[in-house]
Amino acid sequence: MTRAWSSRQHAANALGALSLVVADRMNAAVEPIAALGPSGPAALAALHEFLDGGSVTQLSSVLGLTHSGTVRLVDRLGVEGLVERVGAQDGRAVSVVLTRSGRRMAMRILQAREKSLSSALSALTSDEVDHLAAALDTMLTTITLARAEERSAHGHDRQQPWLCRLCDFAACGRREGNCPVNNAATTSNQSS
Amino acid sequence: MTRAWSSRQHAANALGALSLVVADRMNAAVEPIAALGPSGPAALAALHEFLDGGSVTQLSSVLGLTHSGTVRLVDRLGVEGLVERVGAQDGRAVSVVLTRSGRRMAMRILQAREKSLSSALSALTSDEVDHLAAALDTMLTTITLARAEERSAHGHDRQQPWLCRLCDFAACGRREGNCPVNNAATTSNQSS
DNA sequence: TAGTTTATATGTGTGAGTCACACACAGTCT
DNA sequence: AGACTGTGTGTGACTCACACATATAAACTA
Repeated sequence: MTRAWSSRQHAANALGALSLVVADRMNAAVEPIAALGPSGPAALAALHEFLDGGSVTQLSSVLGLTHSGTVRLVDRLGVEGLVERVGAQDGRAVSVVLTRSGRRMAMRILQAREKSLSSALSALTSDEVDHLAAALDTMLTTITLARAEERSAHGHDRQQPWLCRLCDFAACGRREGNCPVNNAATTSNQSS
Repeated sequence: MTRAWSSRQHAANALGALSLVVADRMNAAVEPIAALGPSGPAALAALHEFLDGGSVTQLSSVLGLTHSGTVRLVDRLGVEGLVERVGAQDGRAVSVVLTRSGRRMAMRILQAREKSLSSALSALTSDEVDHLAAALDTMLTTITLARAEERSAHGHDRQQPWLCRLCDFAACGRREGNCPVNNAATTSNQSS
């Protein structure tokens, strides 16, 4: 009993350590590709994956930034020639659209992310990877549900950044219904 | 073959997503405890766990900050009454020491971290947790070795923040030799 | 005693945010 | 049609946690 508890504790601690390093390394791999701020890569990835032509507001809620912060970010991206603002059907809205080089950079970002991630898995056998993937999916489901609960409980005062920022939708298998986050979110409530 | 590849890719993507959320949630759980900056909690945890009475320089290398940045951080912590500067034997050095309330806050931080982490594991069975822990340890070993290599290759120009910041040494089992990071670091080279 | 190294501290600047506000357009209600 | 409210974007002023360059002080070296 006490044995099981301490083993869970060790797992929790290792999970914390690993998450921190992996996230650090991901950001470190991804940030210097462009000299944008911390949320720059996430913005490009989001636009590339599913938000191309989206509004500034949509982008802000994906990134967990203020609206004005997102405006500044889009300004920076625009100066670098990575995105363009084009008028939307809605007269007040603005469509943020990736340029050619913006899209190329987004792909480079996803590629760098994938490289940094798969290097962490390199020492695992196929079986171990499969077990790990199952556990990761379970945890992602747990967390997605917990977030949905927090959001409805705590009111919307606390703005949560998007869970899947930087995700590669092809790899996650969203189309095929293999994305645990998407599944948990849709069965429980709405989009994450 | 292509099957195995795509499964590895899915695992990598899920690992990225999970790491990001877990790290986010950890920081979110830990930051509001004190109104310190991003590196405040890590500083307190490090001091509490193994660096009490350490110098500003040591702290700076643990946190991956500049020296001056660390000086300002210690200033902030001092104003809040969480740490004190006392003179060391070495006349130019300064010993950064936790106060009573600083130590209490460090413990609250570790506690909040543990809570946020173990909630992610809640849906896993004991067996799954054990398998997961093994995989996590393997990955931590891989990454630790990779970091050591990068460091010796790339020169010391790139300052790496400490891998185990926010770790709970009791939970990780460093004393008993169960900490993969410590083991990998010591067998390969030096401290992480 | 002078010169170098190591450690801390300070002045100045910057980049990415926030907050408060202003403006533009859209849909609705008399 | 005109007024009212909600939604979306942009701007000015400010904050805050850093980095960079430099100053100062103590310790080692010769």
